Parts: sequence; structure tokens; C-alpha cells
Amino acid sequence: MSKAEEAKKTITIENVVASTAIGQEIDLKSVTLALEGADYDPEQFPGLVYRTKDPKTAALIFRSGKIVCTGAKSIEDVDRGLKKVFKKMDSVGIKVDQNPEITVQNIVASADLGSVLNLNAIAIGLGLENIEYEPEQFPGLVYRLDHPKVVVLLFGSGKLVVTGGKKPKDAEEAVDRIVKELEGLALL
Amino acid sequence: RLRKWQRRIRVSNATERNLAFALSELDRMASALGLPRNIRETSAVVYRKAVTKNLIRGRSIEGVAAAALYAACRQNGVPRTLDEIAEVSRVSRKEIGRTYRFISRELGLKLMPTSPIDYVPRFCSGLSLKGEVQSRAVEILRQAAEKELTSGRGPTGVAAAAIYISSILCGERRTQREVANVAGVTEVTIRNRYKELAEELDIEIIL
DNA sequence: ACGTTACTTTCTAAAGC
DNA sequence: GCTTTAAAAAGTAACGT
Repeated sequence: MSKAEEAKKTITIENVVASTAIGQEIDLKSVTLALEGADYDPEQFPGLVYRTKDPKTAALIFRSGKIVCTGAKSIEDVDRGLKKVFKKMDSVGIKVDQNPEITVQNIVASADLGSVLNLNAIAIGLGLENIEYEPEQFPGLVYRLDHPKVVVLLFGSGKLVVTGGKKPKDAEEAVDRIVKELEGLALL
Repeated sequence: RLRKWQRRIRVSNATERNLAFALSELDRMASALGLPRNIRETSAVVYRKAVTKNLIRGRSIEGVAAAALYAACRQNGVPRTLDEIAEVSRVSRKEIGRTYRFISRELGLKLMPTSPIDYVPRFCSGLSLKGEVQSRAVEILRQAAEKELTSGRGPTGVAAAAIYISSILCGERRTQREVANVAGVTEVTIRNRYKELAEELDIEIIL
């Protein structure tokens, strides 16, 4: 089996960020008082923070009725988490459309290439103009891809992070390309 | 017609005033760090290029000047850490680092990551260590680079560890605390790096 | 010299300063 | 640009014991 196939098997989705909107304005003040565990400090941030334990997510609820859900480990968990948020809103007297459109905005995934990397050689090989590698500031090498449009963080251990994608397939394509480019340069 | 001329003169004056301020800022920081004239000139060149490409928009003159100085030190092979630049700047280390990344990319500076070797002469002189200790530290760092013991590690920490080992091997031992202070890293970092170097390079350290 | 916590980098939406 | 949220990677730092 190819190294690309092996690496793709190690992909783990670590965080999914999604946005949605209930079609209604919300009085965050009253919601804060009605929902236990709700954090709302308009001086600091205009959104109300509400956390769910299963799945573990954090929802940011805004006056406009727009909601951002972060922390889910899968797209399914985003839906489950938001369903719970909607139910809670409902129980507090806010009429919520139980099936609003949910848009995945960002997916963070990790993976393992299986062998250590020489980041210095990779920085030169992939081109200093396309890469950011400043070990004084951060141990990871930053590689921005155009297709798919994601950002990959490569580490000396061979592990990596792919972020910026909107679907699981973006991470797979990114790993595939990274492996092939590194193999082409004999750096993997 | 006349207004257009006045505007040009005004813009010109503002541009020249800003450039003069930036150059004096570069000079002030360079003096505080005791940097030689060639680096001050390099930093001025980098700053002028940034102005020519309109990279100052949305950024402070101090921030771009600090980033230009940081870049100039690296271009000349005598890097200062972001912490050292930040100490003589009014801008935060975080802001200098982000501005450096921006102008580096926009100006196509294509600088290689800082090598631990470039810190050896300065750190060694700060510890009053002789040339023999320096060359031995450099040799350790060359081997470390070949065995890929530097990927992702902070250059100053690796350099400090090599100097620590070298000082012991040469019979001019410096304590981890002394080396840590000169290199601007913690003793914990030196300990982690030197243990790794000693083991991977089969160097026996007898304390 | 441990252990723990926390900060560095990347991404993304939200409303408002 | 900033503010807040979540998450991983690995290095470094700063606490406390």
C-alpha cells in the first residue's frame, strides 16, 4: 500500500466549526438568565457562549439569531450539538426552526506521515516563497495549498495538521498532495 | 492646479517625515543593540523597499522598522532574537514577528531559517569563551543538523546546548544558568537539548 | 527535577469597536 | 486589526512542589 494511503488512514478530524441561523432576533440578556452555564459579557464579546457536554461543543449565540458551533469532532456532532442548543432555546421560550441550514466553515484534522521530517530541507524543496518556517516562533512549518485551499502545518515528528477545509475530503486531498510532493523530492 | 501641487508637496513632506522618523528609529534600535553600520544600512534598504511597495499601510512605522532590523540581522548572518529586537522596540514581539513574516513574503527576501551556528560567536563572547570552544560547538551543531536534531527546535536553545557541551569538553565549563542567561532561554531547555545532543551524537559528558 | 498549566502557529464564522 | 470559541501539532516557559 502506498504511503499516501497509509497516511490518509491516520486522518482524524479534531474540530469542526459551523454556522447557522434561527430566523429570529434573540434577547441575549434574558437567555443568559434562563440558561444555566451561559456566559454572556457584551463588553467583552457580543456573543453568548453556551456549552454542551455530549457532544462536547461550544455554541456562540448572537442577537441576530445567528449561531456558531465549535469543538465538534465530526459533522454529525455539529448537528447533534446544535439540536441540543435548539431544544434548550425552545425550553426557554424561544421559537426555533428545528431544521435550519447548517454550513460547515472550517475543519481541523491531524494525521501522521509515518516518519520524521527534515523541515529545513522541506522548506528549500517546496520553495522558500511558498513556505513559512520560523522555528524561533513555532516548531511547525506552514504550507498553504491552493487546491484544496487549506493550510498544512508540518512537524519534525512527521505529524501534521490540516485546517481551513470545509469538507473531510479536503483534508484527504491535502495529505495526498503533501505525501506525493515530499516523495517527489525524496524527503519522505 | 495649485491645489494639486500643494497636495504633492504635502504628501512629499509627510512621506519624507515618515521616512526620516523610520530611519532615526532604526538608528536608535541599532545603537541600543550595538549593531554595526552595515546592518543599519541593510535595515534602511529593507525599510525603503517596504515603503516602495506600500507595505506600511495598516502597520505602524515602528513595527515595520523593527521587522526590517530583524530581517537585516538575519540577512547579514548575525541574527538577533525577536525578544532582543522587542526589548529596544516599542512594538511587541508578536507584532514584530508577524510584520517580519509579511514583509519577508512581500519583498521575497527568501531567508533561510536562522541557523543555531549563527548565534555561537555572540553567545560565546558573551560567556568569554575562546575560539576553541566556539569551533567545537559549531562542529557539534553541524553533526546535529546532519542527524536532524534541529527540526522544529528553537535555534537559540540548540546553540546554547552545544555551547554548554563544548565548554565542558574544552575544560572551560559554564553553568547551565550562565549559558541560559546569555542565550535567552531557560535552563530546562538547555537540559533537554544537551541530553538529546549528547545521546544522539555519542558525546560523554563528565560533570 | 518533576508535574501542571499555558502560551506560540494555522483556520473559521459571528457583531461591534 | 481586536474581542471569543474549539482543536491538533511540538517547543518553550513559568508556575508550584
